[in-house]
Amino acid sequence: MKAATIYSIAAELGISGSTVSRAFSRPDLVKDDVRERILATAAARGYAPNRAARGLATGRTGLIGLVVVDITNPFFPPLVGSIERAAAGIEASVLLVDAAAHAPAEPGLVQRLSSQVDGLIVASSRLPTADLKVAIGATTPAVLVNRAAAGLASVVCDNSEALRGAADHLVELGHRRLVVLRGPAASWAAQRRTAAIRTWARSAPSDVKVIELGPFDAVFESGRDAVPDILESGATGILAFDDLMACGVIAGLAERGVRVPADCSIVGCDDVLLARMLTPPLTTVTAPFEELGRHAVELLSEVIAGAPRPANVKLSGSLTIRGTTAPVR
Amino acid sequence: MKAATIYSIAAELGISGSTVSRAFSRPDLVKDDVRERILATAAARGYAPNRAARGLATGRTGLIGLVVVDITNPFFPPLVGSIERAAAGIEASVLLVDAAAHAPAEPGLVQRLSSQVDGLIVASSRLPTADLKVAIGATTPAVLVNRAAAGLASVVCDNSEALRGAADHLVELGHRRLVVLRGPAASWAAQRRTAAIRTWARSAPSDVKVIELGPFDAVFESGRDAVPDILESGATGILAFDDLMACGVIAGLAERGVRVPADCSIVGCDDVLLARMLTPPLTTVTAPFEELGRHAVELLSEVIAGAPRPANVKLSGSLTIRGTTAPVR
DNA sequence: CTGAAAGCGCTTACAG
DNA sequence: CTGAAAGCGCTTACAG
Repeated sequence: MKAATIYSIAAELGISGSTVSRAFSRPDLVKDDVRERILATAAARGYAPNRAARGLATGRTGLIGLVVVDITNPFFPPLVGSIERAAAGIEASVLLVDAAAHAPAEPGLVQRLSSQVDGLIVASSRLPTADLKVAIGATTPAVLVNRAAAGLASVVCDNSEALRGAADHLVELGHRRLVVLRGPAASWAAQRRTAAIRTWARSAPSDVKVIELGPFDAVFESGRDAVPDILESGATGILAFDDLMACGVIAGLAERGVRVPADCSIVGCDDVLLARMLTPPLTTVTAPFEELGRHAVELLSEVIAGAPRPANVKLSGSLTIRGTTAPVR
Repeated sequence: MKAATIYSIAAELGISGSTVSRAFSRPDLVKDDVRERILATAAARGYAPNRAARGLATGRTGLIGLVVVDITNPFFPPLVGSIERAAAGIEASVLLVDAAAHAPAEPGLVQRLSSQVDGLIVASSRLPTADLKVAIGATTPAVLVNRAAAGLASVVCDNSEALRGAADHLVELGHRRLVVLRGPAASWAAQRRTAAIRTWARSAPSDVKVIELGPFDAVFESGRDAVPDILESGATGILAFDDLMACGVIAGLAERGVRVPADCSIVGCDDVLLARMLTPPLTTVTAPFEELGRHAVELLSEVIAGAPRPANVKLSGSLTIRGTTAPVR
C-alpha cells in the first residue's frame, strides 16, 4: 500500500491538495469543518506530511545537528536529554553526531552534517577556533556549548566562582596544600577552570600552596594515574578537572590505602550521574544541564531566524558539598 | 549567496544537471575527467547534494531513528556510540529520540519519527508488545534491541549463562543465601534475567537459598532503598538487575557500615562505564555494546532492503569478576 | 476561505 | 557516456 499524500486525501475528500496542505501547515487558514474532515481522514489513513518534501519546499529540515565530542563521557547524556526536550518544544528533531565515533574526521563530519540540518549545536568541541569556524561554515546557523569563539553564539557554564568556593571550602577544612588536576589542553572549559583556580590562588592565604598537575585527558585513568604525583606533592586537598578524573583519583588512592575523605579531600566538577553514586558521594560543582540545553536551542532558533549578532549566554555552576571533603586530620 | 545546486555547477561547467547528479549518486557512470571537474568545482563552491531533494526523489532519507528509553541511563551511551559508528559505515545519520525526554508520548513519538527515517532502532522499549507494534507501524522497517517480539527483527544480549556463572561464582565463594534484585516488570531484559536465575536456582546446591526482591525501577535509588530488606534477608550474596542498582546497594550498605566485599558480595549487570569506576570495581556481566550496535544496523539494513523474514540475533554477555565479590567471612 | 500552478533540488528511466 | 524531461510531495504567491 502506498503512503498517503496530500493528494490522495484531497481526492478522497473531493478538495484540492492546497487545502490539505494548509490544514497542516497553516490550519488557521482553513475553514473549521473542512479542517476537521481533513484531519480525520488523515488520521484514518495514517498520513503525516512527508518531511523531505516539506523540507525541499520550505528550505527547512526541522533537524538540529548536535555534535558531542564523546557520548560516552557522562557529561553529555543529560545535556543531550535537555537539548532534545527543548528541541521537541520547537518541533525539531535531533541528529546526534558523536565525534568520537567518527574520529578523526571531525571537520569533514560537521560539514556534511550542516547540509542536512537547520542549525548546529556543537558541544565542548576541542577543535582550534579557526578549524571550528571552517567546519561550521559561514552560512550554517550554529551555537557552541561550553566553548566560546568570537563571532559565534554560545552558551557556557562558568564554574569560576563555584570553583573558588570549592577551594575556599578546602581551606576552611584546614587543607593547606592543594593540587589541581588540569583537564585537556584543547578544552576551553579546562582552560577556564585552571584560570579560575589561579586567580583564586593569588589571593589565597599565604600558607596555602597550590600545585598544578597535568594537562590530562578527561578520563578516569588520568585521575588514577596521577595518584603517585598527588601523593608525592603532599597535598591533602584535590581539585579535579571533572568528576571522571576525581573518580579515578579516589580509586587510585584506595589502591594505596589512602581514604577519602579521612586522609584526603577531593572535589570534582560537573556533577554527572556518577557523582551521586560514589561511596561516599562526590563533592562537586553542579552544572545546570537543563538550562544549558534550553538556552542552546533557544539561541539556535534565534540564529536560524537571523538574529543580528550572536548572543553569548553564561550560566553558573554551583558548589555541591557531599561526602568527599572533610576536615584535615 | 545562494547555495550551489547541481544546476549551478552544471551551468558553470557547461554540462547538464543529470551529469552532475550522477557524479555524486552513480560516479561510475560518468567519464573520469568529467567527474573530476565536477567534483573539483563542487568542492570549490562548497556544494553537497541537498538531502531533502534527494530524499524526495529516492524515497530514502539516509536517516536511522534511534529510540532509547532514557539516554541518561549509562547503558545507552555506549550503545548509541556503536550504532552511530555502524550507521556511518552505511552513510546513514542517527536521529536520536530519548523517550524520557518526551514522556509520556512514546507511542505517538515513534509514529511521527517513522515518517522521517528509513528505519527505526528501538532500544529496550518498555512498551507492551501490541503497543510497540502499533507505534512502529506495519510499514516502517525496524529492529528491536534488547527486546524480542514476534514478527520483528531483534538483537538481544542473552545474559542467562553469564548470570548463572555469577551465581555459581558466589556459591563457590561460600555464599549460601543469595538475594536477587529484580528489574522493572515491563523490561524484557529484566524478565529474562530473573528467569535465568530461577532456572539456576532449581539445580543449585540444596543448602543454597535464593530470595527475590522487587520488581524495582532500574535506578540507583532502588538499590539503596532495598538495603534494609536485603539485610533482613540475611543474604551475603547479591545479584542486582543492573550496575545502577548494584551501585545503589553498595551505597546503602556503606551507610550502614556493611562493607563490600568483606561483609557482602555483589554483582551487577551490563558493565557500564560506572562499573569500572567504583572502588572496588564492580563484578558484573559485560554486555557486548559494540556488536549489539553493529548487528542492529546490519539487521536494519536488511529489513530496509526487504529481507523476507525478520532475523533475531542473540549475543551473549560474559561474567567479569572484579572487586565486589569475595569469599564469605 | 479555496484552487491551479510553479517551484524547491534531486534521481532516473528513456533516448541518443 | 550524456542530456531532456518527468516526477518525488510538499508550500505558497496569485487569483478568485
